[in-house]
Amino acid sequence: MPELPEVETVKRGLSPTMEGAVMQRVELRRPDLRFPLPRDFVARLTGRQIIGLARRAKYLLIDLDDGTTVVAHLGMSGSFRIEEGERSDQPGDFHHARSKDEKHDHVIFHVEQSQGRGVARVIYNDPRRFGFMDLALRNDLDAYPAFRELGPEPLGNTLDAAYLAGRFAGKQQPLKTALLDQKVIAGLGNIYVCEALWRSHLSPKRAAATLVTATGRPKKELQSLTEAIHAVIADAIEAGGSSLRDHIQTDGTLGYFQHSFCVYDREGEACRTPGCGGRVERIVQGGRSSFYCHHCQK
DNA sequence: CCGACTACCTGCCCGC
DNA sequence: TGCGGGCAGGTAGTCG
Repeated sequence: MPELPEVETVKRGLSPTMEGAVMQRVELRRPDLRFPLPRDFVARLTGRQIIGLARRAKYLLIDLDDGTTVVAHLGMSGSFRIEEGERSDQPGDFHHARSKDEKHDHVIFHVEQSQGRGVARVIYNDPRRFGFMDLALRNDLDAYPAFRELGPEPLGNTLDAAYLAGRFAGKQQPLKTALLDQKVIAGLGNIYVCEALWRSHLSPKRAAATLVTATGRPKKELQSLTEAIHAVIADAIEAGGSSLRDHIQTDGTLGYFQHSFCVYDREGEACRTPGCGGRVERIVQGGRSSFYCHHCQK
């Protein structure tokens, strides 16, 4: 479930275990995820202390004490879970096939936690293997290829209506694809784009340029969209925080957030805009589903 | 430059 | 009960 709010939730969930911990052993259960891991991945992590965790867009960053940062992306199905204490293999379990979940445990960080809290395993699980991990230099992160062209964070102070007006001016691209473009805003995904458009009563099919005046200034609708983006992300992070324990300890593919979507995956249901009376439709844009209400989103 | 389309991979759900 | 098709939160590449 990894869009920005989910990655932020993962970061917060992992921080207590990982911050200050030492990587005692790194287990690669396969040499690649979506891409091959760096050949020296294990060697460069082993023995390092973790200074802290951070996030950029949908990327989780693990900062190490030698100036290296592990850059991790969860793809579509990636999740982390924590197992505390010594491994306790069940007696008689030796010949058991691994559970189907364990089958997709691809990377395991064995850490010694700070302040004598003992050992833990931080386990990266990713059935579809669209995620990846890489190494970068922390003081040069902006130069990291995936970050070079990333747009601003939705919650940062550089995302405002004037900025979006600049990006949207002259663009015939539909709002849906424009907002999914990580170069425009970093961290929005399919769910929250649908939700933000619904909140601001804008159709996903609307051409981006139509939210900009002839003089290049944001129309009111763009102001409202900007506020909706901010609010939907902030709300989701807040909701994630409250379900954090479950999210980290289960595989996280289902969960809390589902209950808070207003249009995403609600094809055929009544629109939740008060007094609207429309129905949620599903269309395909850029090969991906858009959910919206034809009646109140213009 | 743009948009359209494909690829990557596994699991799940639905209809037959 | 099994099988085929479609679908899934992501990014990156190619092609016209």
